Amino acid sequence: MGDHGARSRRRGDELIKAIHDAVLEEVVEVGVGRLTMDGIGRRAATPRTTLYRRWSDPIEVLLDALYHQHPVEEPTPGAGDLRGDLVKALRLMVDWALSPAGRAVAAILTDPKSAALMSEALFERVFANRGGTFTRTVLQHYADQGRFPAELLTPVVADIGEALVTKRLIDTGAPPTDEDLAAIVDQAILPAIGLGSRHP
Amino acid sequence: MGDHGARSRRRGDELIKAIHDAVLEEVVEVGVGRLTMDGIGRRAATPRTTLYRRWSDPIEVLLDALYHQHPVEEPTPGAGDLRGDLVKALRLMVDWALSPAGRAVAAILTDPKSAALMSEALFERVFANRGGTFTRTVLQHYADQGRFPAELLTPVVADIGEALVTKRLIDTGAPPTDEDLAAIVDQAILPAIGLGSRHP
DNA sequence: AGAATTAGATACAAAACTGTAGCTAATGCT
DNA sequence: AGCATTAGCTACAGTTTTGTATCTAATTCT
Repeated sequence: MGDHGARSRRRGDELIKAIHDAVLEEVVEVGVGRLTMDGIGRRAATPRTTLYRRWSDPIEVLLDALYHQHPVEEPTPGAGDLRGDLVKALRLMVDWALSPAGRAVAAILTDPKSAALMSEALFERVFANRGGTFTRTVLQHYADQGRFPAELLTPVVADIGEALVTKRLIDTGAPPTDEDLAAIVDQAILPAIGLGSRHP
Repeated sequence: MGDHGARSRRRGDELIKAIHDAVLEEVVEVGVGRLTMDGIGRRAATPRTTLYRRWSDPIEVLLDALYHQHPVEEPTPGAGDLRGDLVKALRLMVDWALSPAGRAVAAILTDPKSAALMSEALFERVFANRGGTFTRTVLQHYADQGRFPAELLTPVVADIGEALVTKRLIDTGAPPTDEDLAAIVDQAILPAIGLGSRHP
């Protein structure tokens, strides 16, 4: 027989996974506004017609891909090392932000069309779990243990670490080193919860 | 005569200003990736051909518009009211971020194509002066006056306010109230420079 | 083995955008 | 008043993207 295809034909979840991966790569490369069914299809090595069977436009594909991303690893506070745990939490956040999914989320947030289409459900999934939970988890743990006054753990304080990491990523583009993250912890987070720069 | 035009014909700076305004409105509405010469021209009520006489593609128009924006108002530290001056500085920042120019900058930063074309000069102009200077100016002023130890005014500390405002704008989309800004000052900035939540 | 799904390959007409060209006429300058 | 500049208008061919339709054939299910 012809054997012109060589690779076996993908179906169902396998194919969908390939398309999801493709759209995330594509958006990082060309931006949300220049996403096309054609471009996604080309990258996933599938014809456009296959895409139209499931989604009605490129942004739907993108939002669907994000919705089905694996959840990010949660920070797990360790053996009493508040400072170290905070640095680790921020490191997790950096890893996510630099992943295709993280970059795609950044692109979506500043794109009028996709931002408008972003469902409540996706926003929850992407945000409540990623945007601001990394250090909050750790801080809550140690506040519960009485390491610092729980009333100091306000929404503002819970956001300090993520906010500074985000700003640094925007400003420099380069991934922060562990020293950078430690500086954020020592100079901004710990003072806000009443622990001086010397870590106990 | 025909009088079919009614409005007098625009030339030079007047026309360019109209085009700059148009591209900023357009990018807020459709996003960077969907900018077109056609769309900009339509909004500025000028034919595409006029645009091509000066710029080679929509992103050039956008970058040029940003380059010619009026600089943002600088915070001017007042009569010893550190806390109040910080709130005012953040208010200035919010105003800028919500302006067409501010939104356009956000859009550009997450767009691969335009980010690549952003010149050193424009980056300086847009960033060094806007991205992170609002609270730094105020803090520097009071550090010089000895109101707090100057060595606490690190790059991280100078970014806290802007970072938290940015995150809030991203998360909620809504403009922060003065109370929100005060919370940022009291709970994050002041502790970082060694001044407890009670303002002196 | 046979039936039902569903991916892959074309093809195609409609729309949008591009870049260029050529003409007309309003504006500013001397 | 006359000249140079430049905005506004129209046209057009080429490209990209869009949706849809149609057919073939690989895979899965019973």
